[in-house]
Amino acid sequence: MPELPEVETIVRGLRRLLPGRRILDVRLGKTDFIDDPVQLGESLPGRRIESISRYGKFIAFHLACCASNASAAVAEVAGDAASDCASKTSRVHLLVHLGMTGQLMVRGAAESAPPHTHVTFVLDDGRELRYTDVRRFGRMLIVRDSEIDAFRDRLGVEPLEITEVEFARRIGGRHARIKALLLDQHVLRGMGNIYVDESLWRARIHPARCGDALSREQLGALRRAVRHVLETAIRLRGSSISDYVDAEGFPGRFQLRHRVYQREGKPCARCGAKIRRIIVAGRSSHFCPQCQPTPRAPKRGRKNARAKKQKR
DNA sequence: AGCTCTTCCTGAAAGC
DNA sequence: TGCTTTCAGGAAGAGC
Repeated sequence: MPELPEVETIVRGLRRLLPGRRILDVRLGKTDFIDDPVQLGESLPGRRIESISRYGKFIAFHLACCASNASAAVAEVAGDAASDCASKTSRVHLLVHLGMTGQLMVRGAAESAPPHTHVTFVLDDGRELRYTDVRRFGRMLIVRDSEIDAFRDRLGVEPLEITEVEFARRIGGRHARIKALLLDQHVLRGMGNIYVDESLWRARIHPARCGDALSREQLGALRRAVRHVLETAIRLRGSSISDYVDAEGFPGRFQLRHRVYQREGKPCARCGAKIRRIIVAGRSSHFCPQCQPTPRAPKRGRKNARAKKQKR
């Protein structure tokens, strides 16, 4: 399941392979994960890939306009704003979210495409950029140049860039479980189940703790843990659990460093206690019952257990 | 505001 | 052996 480190690894791979290439054609298979398949098919051919970036778990392909100056001028005089994308007189951005099982790979056109290949971008150098997604939990959409900043800003803050003050405000100021907050892409963008569990273990915080119940020290430790876990995972090119491979088809190695994720019943690397798995915020959550103590007020008896939580 | 449940989808694994 | 059921999970939406 691609999260921030996997997506970052894929983006770095794609950056070596794609900028400067022109998209000649788009071939579509199943399209129920594409916001507007017709627009996707019509507005991309002819465009050149300028650059590639990452917004949380989204991969953003920045595509140049492809009209000549003359025809661009004609289109502008015609005031054809509605078909702005299709007329190709301005940049657009192709955004790809890999969901659970999405893969983007650059392959020679002669190589046969794997099953569940739903979008093929034919490139001008005899290769193809292929999107494969078994479960189709991914998403693909075109965003106009005038709307890309707003799209990005609707997402949360990059966890590798967030300041201590901003982290305390976004996490410490919320009365929701820390697990839910870290998974919420409008709070921080890019964290998923693996890296949330690993970060909480490292910071010794139970996943069911509330954001506003954390001390300043704990918030600081959590921010550092998130950074450390993500940076280490990027260095090891992500975690390969089931079918993740990067843009060149290679698996990552961070799964070898997992301390809690999918290690239920195995000993904690710090204290030896057995790792447990519970459901928090609807997600399976792995933690060490000894290093990450259960929050004080259990869900059951919330009658008069609230008065205490003001202190910190 | 935040929680839980449901939906989408498929293949792997468990259960019978 | 072979069929059926369960489960996993990112994100959005409904309902409480």
